[in-house]
Amino acid sequence: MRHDALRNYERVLDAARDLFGESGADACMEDIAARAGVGVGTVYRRFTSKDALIDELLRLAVAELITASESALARTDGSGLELLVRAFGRSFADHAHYADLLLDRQPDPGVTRQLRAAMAELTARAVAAGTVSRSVTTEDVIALISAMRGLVKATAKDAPVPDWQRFLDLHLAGMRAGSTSAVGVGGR
Amino acid sequence: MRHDALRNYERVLDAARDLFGESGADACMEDIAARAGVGVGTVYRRFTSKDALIDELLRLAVAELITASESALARTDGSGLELLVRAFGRSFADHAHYADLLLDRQPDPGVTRQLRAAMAELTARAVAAGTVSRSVTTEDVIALISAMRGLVKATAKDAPVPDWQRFLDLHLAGMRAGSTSAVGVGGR
DNA sequence: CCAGATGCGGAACCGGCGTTCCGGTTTGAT
DNA sequence: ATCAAACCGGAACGCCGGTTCCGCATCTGG
Repeated sequence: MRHDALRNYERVLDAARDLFGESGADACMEDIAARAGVGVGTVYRRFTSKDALIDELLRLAVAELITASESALARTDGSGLELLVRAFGRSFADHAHYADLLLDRQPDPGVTRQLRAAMAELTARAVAAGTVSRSVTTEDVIALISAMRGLVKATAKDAPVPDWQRFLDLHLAGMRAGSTSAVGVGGR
Repeated sequence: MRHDALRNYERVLDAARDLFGESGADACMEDIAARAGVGVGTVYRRFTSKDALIDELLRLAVAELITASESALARTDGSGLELLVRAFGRSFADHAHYADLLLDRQPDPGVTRQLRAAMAELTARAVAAGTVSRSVTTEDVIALISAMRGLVKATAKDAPVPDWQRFLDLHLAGMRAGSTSAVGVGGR
């Protein structure tokens, strides 16, 4: 791949992030190309289709999460879970403007399985370490992550402040308290 | 309005909910008309445009929430807040499949103000009644509602079970515990 | 500096969708 | 039963956006 080609490749990716963020999935290829300062033909040489372009954005975003899950697993005490959950929050915030687009497609099933397994392991460790209540399940953690997504999306428009952190603190308090207070115990 | 016209009006609304749920904003008017068992012309006689059709769906969904907020305000003890929050959860679940479509536009600002005011009042009452910790703000409640939206959306696809209720219980536990445990106190 | 390869731009094509329009049909009051 | 008003269906129009194609420009190894 030639040097200028690589340069354009990255410009297209950036432009796509911008425009998908502004207009959602309705952003059109011509506009993306224009924003990147190239012609549409150039975009199509790197990405088979509009779908492929979006898939690439998803792949890149998910790769960061994989990395985060690995460094969370490196911790042997119970703190890895919170680390990973915060990494999700940060990722959502980073890609807030166009995250819907990505979440509406499902990533590589292998990757999904890997992240899910990491969360299960980290949850088990957190429970064992007493960082969260015994009644907390992997599903609860997944629910929390999904919920943070909704929050970040809703506040991304008008609030530049990461409200999700306060929200997360509050929810974690609930997870800790769960052991003593009367939280519904039946999983699912 | 003739009787058959009213019948068709409602059929179109139902069909729109179905198709927007299946295909999102990409659902096309022709398909909606077909699902409703009418011609496109009929759809356009009732709704100026596709946008107007979506706006009507939004108006109807929000109307239910207004009603819920009123009956929540009717309670004089601190229980109204939880009631309203649960009403939001139920509404999201009811309209889960096409809720994105609605949330991406802003409803009548007057309505937004009314709901916000109701939440502020209910939060104040809940704090006064000790139902939630002193540190809980109206913003926290709004954040919770936004978060539930994300959760319902994520689970609507594969889980018919209302996971959001368990999630809500957990978060409410955190809100109650907030007074004693060290939850960040600075608002926003 | 040259040649071949690689990359580029944007006009043109095509399918799809929102919207309009009008001739025929249904309704319901008299 | 009759008629005017209201309503209906779906073909046709115009626009928009994804994708393709090909002649030209730009890079790089020798």
